[in-house]
Amino acid sequence: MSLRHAILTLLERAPGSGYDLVQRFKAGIGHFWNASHQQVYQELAKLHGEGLVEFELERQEERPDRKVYRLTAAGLAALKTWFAQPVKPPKVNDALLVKVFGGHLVPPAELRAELEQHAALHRERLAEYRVLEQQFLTAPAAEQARFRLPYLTLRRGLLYEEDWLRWLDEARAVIGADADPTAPVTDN
Amino acid sequence: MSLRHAILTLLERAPGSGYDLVQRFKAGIGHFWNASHQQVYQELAKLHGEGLVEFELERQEERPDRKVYRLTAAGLAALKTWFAQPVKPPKVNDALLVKVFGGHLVPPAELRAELEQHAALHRERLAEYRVLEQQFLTAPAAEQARFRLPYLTLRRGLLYEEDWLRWLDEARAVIGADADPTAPVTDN
DNA sequence: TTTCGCATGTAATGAGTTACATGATTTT
DNA sequence: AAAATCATGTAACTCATTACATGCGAAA
Repeated sequence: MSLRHAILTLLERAPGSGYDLVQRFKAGIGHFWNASHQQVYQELAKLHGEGLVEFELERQEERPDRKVYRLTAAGLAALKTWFAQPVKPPKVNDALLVKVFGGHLVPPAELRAELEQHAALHRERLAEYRVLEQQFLTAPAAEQARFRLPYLTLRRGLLYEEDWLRWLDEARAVIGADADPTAPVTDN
Repeated sequence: MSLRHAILTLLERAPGSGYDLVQRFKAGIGHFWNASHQQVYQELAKLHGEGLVEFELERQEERPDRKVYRLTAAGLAALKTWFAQPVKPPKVNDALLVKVFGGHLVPPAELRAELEQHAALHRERLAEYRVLEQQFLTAPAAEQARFRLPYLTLRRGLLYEEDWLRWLDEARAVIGADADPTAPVTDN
């Protein structure tokens, strides 16, 4: 029941089309909320049906028209109601850790390789977040004030990626230390 | 498509009933995989239908009977096949960060209070994990060898909780520094 | 006497993924 | 010539949550 509130929150900050929202989910707040275009378009249709958002059709030549959504008064009220309710920490389901847990079923070299791939991904994301952080830190004070809270969520993303990399170092040390790396390990 | 593999992984380590598995999800590996009893019982039924697990009925007097599941050869094969495929990092959807992002719509005192509640929860979990860690670190070497990989996943849980607490400190500093804490902030 | 633990399930609903669908413009 | 970007959607399916359902024994 929170995708709708994530959408309302984004629209409160600035109106936008479904496509815009998907971009913001991907680039802007992807470290704490993700939604596919299929989800977004369907949720927008529902929200419109419930009168929580409205849109203006922006006609474009040589490109498909855009429906630019914004909050209605009812939408803002619904959002504030949700903001007043406590939320639960998200449920974590991480397949990589399942693999590590049962890692004796995989040749160590394979496991190491997969951990290395994840490390590369986390390093990549960390680099992106650092660019965004620099943009914030070098912005004029007025801008910084406006982005104080979004910046906090970026900090969460930064710490998260750094933390994963720390753990991946530990994991490499443990799994790398595994016996003879050329020997087969499972009787597969 | 991974709940089944999480279940197979747990059963590979040790046979158990649906109830047992739920306990293990709650206590043992809850920091990286979660499943409710409804999910577990249904998935076990499916896995049984596909011949990946089998069970023995354990009759009990004065208590409901237990179906003790274990992997079949086909189940182990399916698990190994899955282990050979790369996995994606989990999608994160964290409502708390949506709230922080749009935090200007909440009175700062309320936001601070909610962050404090989450901090308490993370401190609690961290304390639990530290107890488990001590159990591991003081166990005989043979035990440590057996739990080398599960311990690594516990380390992930520990770092995760510590990392959240670090961020919550940052957040408290930013949101606590907010103007006059007695003044209303939204025109709700 | 009410709640907790043991032990199993079904049904309805909501959330999320994968696949299908269209069509022009710009970049590689 | 193929792939990516812009822009919107529908349909089928799987995954997850909430609610409903039962029943005994032990502890608070």
